[in-house]
Amino acid sequence: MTKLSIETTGIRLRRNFFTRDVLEVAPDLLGKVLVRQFEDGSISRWLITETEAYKGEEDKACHANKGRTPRTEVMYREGGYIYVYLIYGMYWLLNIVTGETDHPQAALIRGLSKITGPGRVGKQLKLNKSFYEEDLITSNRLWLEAPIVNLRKYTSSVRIGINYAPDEWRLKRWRFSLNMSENK
DNA sequence: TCACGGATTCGT
DNA sequence: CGAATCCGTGAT
Repeated sequence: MTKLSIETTGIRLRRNFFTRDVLEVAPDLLGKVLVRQFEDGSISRWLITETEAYKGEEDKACHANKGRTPRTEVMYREGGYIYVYLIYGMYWLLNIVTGETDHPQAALIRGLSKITGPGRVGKQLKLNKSFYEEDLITSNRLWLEAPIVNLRKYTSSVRIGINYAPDEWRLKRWRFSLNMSENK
């Protein structure tokens, strides 16, 4: 018997959840249950509390704005795959690829219940390069489940850490934060 | 082959 | 406010 601190239905999210546009999926990821099975077999669950949308080659803040490269290749796949990359030489940031094939886009997981900050998320989940292109639909070490109660109230704000992007993209309110108090 | 800098965090 | 720490990317 596993004692769960997060209430999950145990039902894994399927492909069609992820193949929608990132501007639909990113806020819809809020309140979903992220599950990690570690090497020793132990399983941890968290609620997703904060996400950001990165959409297309036109989005100057999205890594895919450089086109297809070894790093961005996975973003061109259909939704449901993992895009991880090392930032500042020390943090593996977790992204979930969304949309249809050849529409490069992804949702950055910026926060989970009890874990604030994308760098800390990768650290707690013990992510590394081997998670690049992991399939959330079939993976036995990382996947998403539908919660029993779907929390829906959230706030939109500008994305963090992309001051290099021109205003047109820098000012888009594509950061989505679960509003815990209004969801009680 | 080289230099640059980043979707961050932590300590001073 | 600056260091940590590494590799993808674009230029040479």
